[in-house]
Amino acid sequence: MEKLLNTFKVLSDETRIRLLILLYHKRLCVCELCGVLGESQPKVSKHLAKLRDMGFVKDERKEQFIFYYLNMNNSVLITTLQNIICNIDEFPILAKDLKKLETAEEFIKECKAK
Amino acid sequence: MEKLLNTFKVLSDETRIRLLILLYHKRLCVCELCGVLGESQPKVSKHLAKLRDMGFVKDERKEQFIFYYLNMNNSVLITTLQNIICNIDEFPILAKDLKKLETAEEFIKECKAK
DNA sequence: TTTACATATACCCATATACGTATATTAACA
DNA sequence: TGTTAATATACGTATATGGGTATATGTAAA
Repeated sequence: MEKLLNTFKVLSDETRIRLLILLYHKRLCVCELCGVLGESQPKVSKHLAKLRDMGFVKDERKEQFIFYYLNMNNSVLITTLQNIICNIDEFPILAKDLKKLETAEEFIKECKAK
Repeated sequence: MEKLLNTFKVLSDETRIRLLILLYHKRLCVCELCGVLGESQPKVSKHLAKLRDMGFVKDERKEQFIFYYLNMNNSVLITTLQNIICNIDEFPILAKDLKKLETAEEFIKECKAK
C-alpha cells in the first residue's frame, strides 16, 4: 500500500511526470533532462533523487555523465505512464517535451563542447 | 494537466483511495463510509468534500442521508481504480474494506436505529 | 417549534513539500 | 595533483496537507 501511495505522490508533481514520460522513451543523462525540460539542474537532480530513492528509476554513470532510466518493476507506474502516453494530446506540455526529446543529443553535445 | 495532477494528488492519500474504491462498487452515504473505514466522521467528510470540490465524486441527499457516488468523467481516475482493483490482493486494506462493504447496510440501519 | 441526528466546516497544530541559492562531491583530464 | 565539469546535496523559506476537536448547518421527527 505504501508503494502504491508513493507511486501516486511521485506522479502528483508536474516536473516528475515530465521526467518519467521522457525516461519511458529513452535513457537520458541529467544535462539532457535539464535541456529538454528547460529546468534548473538542482531542481531536476532533486526530483531524480526522489525518484531514485523511491525505487522508480535507476542511474548509471558513463564517462562524465550519469544516465537515468526507468525501473520497470512497478506495474502501476508503468501502466499509468502508458495510459498518459495514449492520451498525450490532452497534455501539451508532455507532447512538447517528447518533440524536444528528438533533439536531446544536441544537449549532451553542448555539454561536451564547453 | 492540472486535472491529471489533481487526480494523482487525490490518489496519494490512503483514506481517499479507500473511499474511491468503495464508491467504485456502490453509492454510499457518509455514515456507511465511516462505518466501513472505521474512521471519524469529520475526517471522512473532509476527504469527501475534497473529492467533490475536485469533481471526482458527486453527492445527493436522500431523506436524512447524503449519498456519494463516483463521477465517471475522469478516465485516468477510473482506469487507475480498475487497475488497483485488478490487483486488489496486493492491498489487504482495500480487500478488507470490500469485504466489510458487503455489510454496509448494517451501518445505515444502525444510524436509523438510534 | 423544539429536539435530535447526519453531515459540513472552522480552527489549530504538526508535518511534508517544493523551490532557489549556495556549496559539496566526484570523476576526467591537463 | 590541481582544475574543470557534471551532478548531488544542504539550508532556508514559503506553502500545502492531514488530522483532531469543537461547532455550525440543515433536515426530520416529536
